[in-house]
Amino acid sequence: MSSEVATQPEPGTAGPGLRERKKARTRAAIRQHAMRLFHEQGYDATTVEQIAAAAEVSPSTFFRYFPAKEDVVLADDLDPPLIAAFQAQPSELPPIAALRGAMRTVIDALPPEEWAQERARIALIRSVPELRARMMEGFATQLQLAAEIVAERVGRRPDDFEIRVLTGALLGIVLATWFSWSEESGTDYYTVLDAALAHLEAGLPL
Amino acid sequence: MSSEVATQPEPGTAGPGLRERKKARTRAAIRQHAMRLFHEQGYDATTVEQIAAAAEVSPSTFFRYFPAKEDVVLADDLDPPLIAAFQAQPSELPPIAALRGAMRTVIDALPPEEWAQERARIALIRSVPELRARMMEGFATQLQLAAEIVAERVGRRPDDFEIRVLTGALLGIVLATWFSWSEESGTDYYTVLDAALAHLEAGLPL
DNA sequence: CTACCTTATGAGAGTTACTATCATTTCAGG
DNA sequence: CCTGAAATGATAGTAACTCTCATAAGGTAG
Repeated sequence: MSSEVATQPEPGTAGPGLRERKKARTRAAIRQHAMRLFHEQGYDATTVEQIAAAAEVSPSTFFRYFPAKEDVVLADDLDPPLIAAFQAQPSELPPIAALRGAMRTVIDALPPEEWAQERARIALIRSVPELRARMMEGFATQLQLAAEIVAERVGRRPDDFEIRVLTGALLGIVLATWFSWSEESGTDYYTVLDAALAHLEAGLPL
Repeated sequence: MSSEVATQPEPGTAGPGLRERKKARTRAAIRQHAMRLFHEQGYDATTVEQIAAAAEVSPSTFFRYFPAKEDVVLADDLDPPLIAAFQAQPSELPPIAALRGAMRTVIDALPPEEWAQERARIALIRSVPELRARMMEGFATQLQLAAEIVAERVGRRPDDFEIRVLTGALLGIVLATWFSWSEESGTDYYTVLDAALAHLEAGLPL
C-alpha cells in the first residue's frame, strides 16, 4: 500500500481506522434497513431475521451491534451534545433557562436531514408501546444524570432533595410534552417544549 | 338472553358467585406464589412454568390471568381509590394540595398487611429494569388521566397547555421520588412525596 | 512479505415468553 | 338431569434472545 512515512494515517488528527469505519457502516446499515422495514411493515411484524438479512449480516451480528431489537430505534446520539451545550451555557443562568438555551443550540446545529430521521424516530417510539416503555426506562438514569449536572451548576450535591424535585419536574415536563405534542399541530416539538419550560420558570401559574 | 327479574343472584347486595370466588382465589394464588418465587430466586431466574406449577395451574391458565409475566407484579389496585379520594377533596383546594390530601386518605385506609406487600412490590419493580420500563409505560396513560381529573377540578379542558405542563411536572416529581427514595432512610415514601409536592406548591425554590 | 494475534463474524443449538387452537372439564340455570 | 357457556389443559408454533465454537478478516511485529 504505502511506502515509508506512516502506517497509521495521522494518529492525532483523523484516522478512525479501517476497522472502525466498517463497523460504523455496518451499524448504520442495520439501522437504516430496520427503520425502513419498520416503516413498511410495522415494528412488530418485522423480525430481527428480516433486518439482518436486509443488512446482509447474520442475526448473531445484529445482536452484537444492538443488544435488543428495541435498541435499533432507541439508540440516541443527541444526549451528549445536549449535555455539552448545557455546560457551556453562561454560569449565571438559572438551570431551567440554561436548559432552554442548550436545546436551542443543539437544534440549530442539527442538519435537516438528520432532523427528519429524528422525527420519524420519535413518531415510531410514540406509537409502539414496547418502545415507549423502554424509552422511559431511561428515566431513572436520565434523572440521575440531570441531577448531577444541575447540582454542579447550582453548587449543591446531586442527592439534594430540592435538586431531585426540580429535575423530576423538569423531566416530567419533557416527557409530557413529548407525548402530548402532535405532529400535525404545525408548531415544532422543541418550540412547544421551550414554552413549557418557560411556564415552569414562571412557577406554573394557572 | 334473560327473562325478566334477575339472572344474577343478588345483583346489588353480595353473591360474587362460586365461580368468581374460585377465579379470585386462583388469581391470588398465582400472585402469591409468583412473589414468593421472585423473592427466593430473583425475577429473571423464575420462569412462568415454575410459577404455574407452584400455583397448580397450567402455563396456559397463567397467561389467561396475567397477559404477561410482568403483570403479576404490576397489577395495581391502588389507583382507583386514589382517584376517588382526589375527587372527594374539597373543591376549593388547588390541585396539588388536593393530591396531597387524597394520598394521605388512601394511605391511612390501607391495612398494614397490604402495606407490607405494597412495599415489597415497589422494591421489586425498582430493582428489575424490565419492570421499571413497563411501570413507566403507564406514564402516558396516567398523564392523560391526571390531566382529565385536574382539568375537571380547575374547570379547563384536558388538552389545555398549562394543564399538561402542570400534570407533567406532577408525575415527574412522583416518579423522581419513587426512584430516589431509599427504603433505609427511615422516612416512608409517602411522607417524602408529600414534602416534594409541597416544594412544588411553593414554586420549586432553590 | 510472513507470521501472529486480536477481533469481528457466522452457524448451530438451546431457553423462554408468549400465541393459537382444540378437546375436556366445570359450573350455572332451566 | 341437561344444556350452553366459561374455565382449563395440552400441544404446537413463533420469535427474541443467549451461548458456544469454528472461521475469517484486520492490524501488528519480525
